[in-house]
Amino acid sequence: MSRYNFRETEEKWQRVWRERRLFEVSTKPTTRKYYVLEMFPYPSGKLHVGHVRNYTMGDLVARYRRAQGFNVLHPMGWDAFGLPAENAAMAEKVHPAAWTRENIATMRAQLQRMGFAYDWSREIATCHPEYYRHEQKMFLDFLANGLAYRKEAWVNWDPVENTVLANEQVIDGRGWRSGAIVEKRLLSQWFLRITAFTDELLEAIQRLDRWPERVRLMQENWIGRSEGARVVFELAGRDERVEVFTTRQDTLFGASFVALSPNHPLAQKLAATDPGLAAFIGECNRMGTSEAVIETAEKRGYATGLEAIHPFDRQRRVPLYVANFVLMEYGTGAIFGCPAHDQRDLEFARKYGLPVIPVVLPPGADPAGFAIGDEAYVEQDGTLFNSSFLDGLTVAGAKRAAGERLEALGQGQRTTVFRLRDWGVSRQRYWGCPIPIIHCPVCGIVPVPEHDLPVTLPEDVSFDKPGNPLAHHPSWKHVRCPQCGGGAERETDTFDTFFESSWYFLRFCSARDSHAFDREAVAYWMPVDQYIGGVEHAVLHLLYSRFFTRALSRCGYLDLDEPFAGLFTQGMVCHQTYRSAAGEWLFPEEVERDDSGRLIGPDRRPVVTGRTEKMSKSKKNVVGLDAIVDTYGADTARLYLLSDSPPERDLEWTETGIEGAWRYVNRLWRMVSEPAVALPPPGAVVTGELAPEVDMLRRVMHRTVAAVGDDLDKFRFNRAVARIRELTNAIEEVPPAVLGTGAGPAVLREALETVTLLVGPMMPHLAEEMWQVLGREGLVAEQAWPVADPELARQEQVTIAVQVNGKLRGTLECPRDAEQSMVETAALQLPQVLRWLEGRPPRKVIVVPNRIVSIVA
RNA sequence: GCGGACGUGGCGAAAUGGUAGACGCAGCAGACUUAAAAUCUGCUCCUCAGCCGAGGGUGCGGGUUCGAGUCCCACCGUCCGCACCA
Repeated sequence: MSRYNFRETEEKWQRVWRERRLFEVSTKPTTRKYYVLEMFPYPSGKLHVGHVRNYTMGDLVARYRRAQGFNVLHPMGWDAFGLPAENAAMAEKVHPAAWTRENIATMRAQLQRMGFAYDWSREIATCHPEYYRHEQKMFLDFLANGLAYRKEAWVNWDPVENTVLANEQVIDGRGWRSGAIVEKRLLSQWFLRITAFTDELLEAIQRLDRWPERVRLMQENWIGRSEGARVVFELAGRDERVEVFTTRQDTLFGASFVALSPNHPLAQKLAATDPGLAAFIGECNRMGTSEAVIETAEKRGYATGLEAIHPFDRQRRVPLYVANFVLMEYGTGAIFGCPAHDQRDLEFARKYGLPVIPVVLPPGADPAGFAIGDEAYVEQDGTLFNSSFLDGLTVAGAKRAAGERLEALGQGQRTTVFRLRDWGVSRQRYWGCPIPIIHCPVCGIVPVPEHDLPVTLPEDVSFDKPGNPLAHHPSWKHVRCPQCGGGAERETDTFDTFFESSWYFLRFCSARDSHAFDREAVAYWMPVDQYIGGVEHAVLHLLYSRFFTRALSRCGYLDLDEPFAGLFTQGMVCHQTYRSAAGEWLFPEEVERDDSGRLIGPDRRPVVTGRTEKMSKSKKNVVGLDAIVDTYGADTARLYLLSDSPPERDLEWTETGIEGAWRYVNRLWRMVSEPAVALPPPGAVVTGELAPEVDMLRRVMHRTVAAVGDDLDKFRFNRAVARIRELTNAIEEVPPAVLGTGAGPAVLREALETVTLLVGPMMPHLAEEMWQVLGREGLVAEQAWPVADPELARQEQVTIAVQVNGKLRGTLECPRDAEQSMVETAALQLPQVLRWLEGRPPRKVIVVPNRIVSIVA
């Protein structure tokens, strides 16, 4: 019995595909296009099996759509800028560029060994100046169109590393690498005006009907629209006024304080003459930003001694505080506190002895007896009281009336605010795209002239000192001002790496163009028909890309708003974790079973098994891709990644699972290389009467074709695999004695060729080899997708279930679409049915054609 | 706290409101083999029963329906996202 030689086979067909440049595509305006894209990887080192699940899915889609006749664009590239390269530079003394280059070479080879149908002629790496020069130009165009600007912003500052940290780099209030407590600092940073598109970005989510519902929800929540009002509080005895934002203008008569964020300009101003306040603000800014800190932090305030005048009643005064729980980044950075109807305000009021005035009476409550205890009444259900002209109104009515009154008095206006903030793109990092700006002491901020682009990174940098290597490079930043010719300095910040990934999908449309992209190519290929990636990018990358596409359109690059028509978010690949007796993480291959079946580590001592978690280097629960491809081949790995779990759910990688996939690969191989009966030559036509078993096989085959197509369309890959396995089971269940007679061999050939075509997108190398062994010309990769004949897919004989009082009592074999009355009569004569009816006539009989007969006794 | 998803055999799972457990993993028994591997065959939701069969079963409790894993209500649990958002 021959075993499938995947090593030779996979190399052979990869060579054939490459030599024929099969997957290199060009724009063909007359052909239907299909753009499949998997989120491009960061070249972090070596791939493990968990990394390739989404590429396997993308490749399946690409090959399936090709077979359906689409002109398919399926490119691959590298999101090549980022921190790990700098960390490696520090730890291993390698240059980030060299480290990145080597990783790309390794990972490219790994992807090629998997046999993915990429158009490698379009490969890009974002760290290449030929890529990032275009985004420097884009940035300058954004600047000219008011979509990029510089402002002071509060950032997470790591005082040891001298750099800004992204929110996700702050863990428990400390820098993720230095361990230093992160501070809030005011810094000048570049921002992209994503908020110019807030309404559009929010509204267009509704039309992204091929996106997962939860991603759309996450984006909606992130943009976070809330309707309310800005309300002006004048300060007694001073010229200043405080503007607050509220969604509860209806509760203004319950106001008992006004609070400013510690970073509010007025708070800063007051602190200049109030050392106590200055100290309080300093404390607030040193407080961490992590969830844990926030959750445990107690609400604290500092009474400024000033008083705010109530906008509806100039006689009423409320104290002005600076409070640690008021965010500068949201609304106006100031709030009014209504303790009766907001839990935070209530805690604050109790702590500082402020009055709690209920103004919304819950339905059915007694106005005389209603009081607030430990819990604020936050439901927006009830009627207003204690509220002058708002008394008796509903919450909604009071919001409207209060808003109108504020506007009439000039004390505020109704407005909508969003949680979404502009995108800060400055990073104090070396391994990123330089921001093409020159700071001139005379002319100020001067864009680098277009003919001087790209601004490239200097190669001779040192990572010995903390902070940004670009900033302490001896010469790089010193330049002449393009405007006045005087001495000036380059901007030493680089872009956030989300900048590169916000337009790479456009670059793929014409990857070698001297412009960022060719308009016609983009018009042809975009939008991406099917985008595939992890849900961890549900907000940031996907939102930035949606914004970028709009911003580029506004700057005249494009005529497009949504880049991704279809999105699929795949689940993670998980694996059991192991620790040695000493508590160290162990790689799965370090764990083995001893004679008594216990799991033991390299030290021969028992291993502690932990929970099954996402594969990650830190926990060592990774299975290397090379090892799997060496042992089982790419097709086996691909099959396993597609077959065991629904694609959107997590997949648990197990040794037995991959073994099972390997068995099936060999089974398929044996079916075609040693067929049960001798096959007729290719092209044999099925004619004449078929034996019932053979006829059945043919019908199963057509049904399988229909079902697999449907499953692939709907991303139910695990089901598609199960269907194909059912078909192979059906083939093997026909006794050879029957299969060898009449048209049997021709039907077998038909079935084997069909299986070959169906597994083509999943196991492309095996499919090519099967095709060849079956004596067929050409490549599976060039064959059309099989089409089911509805006549032949139809079931002629159906099994109908018979229920009595809702319980299954028997089944009935009937011809398809049999007369209902006949089915009913037959059902009522079943012995089991007669027994349950006990001679009485049925009260009711329901016949669902071809499905079920339900009898009510 | 807010928002969302999910809960089915020993395990991964499948099931347009219509025979729950397809397909696979694991296990058991058998065949082939000197033996092992590979391969093949059969069995495997639970309880009672020699067999025929009967009863129960999709996290828990109700409801709608001839019929509910699927729809509705309430609860329990797990996971994910956001979160001092005014």
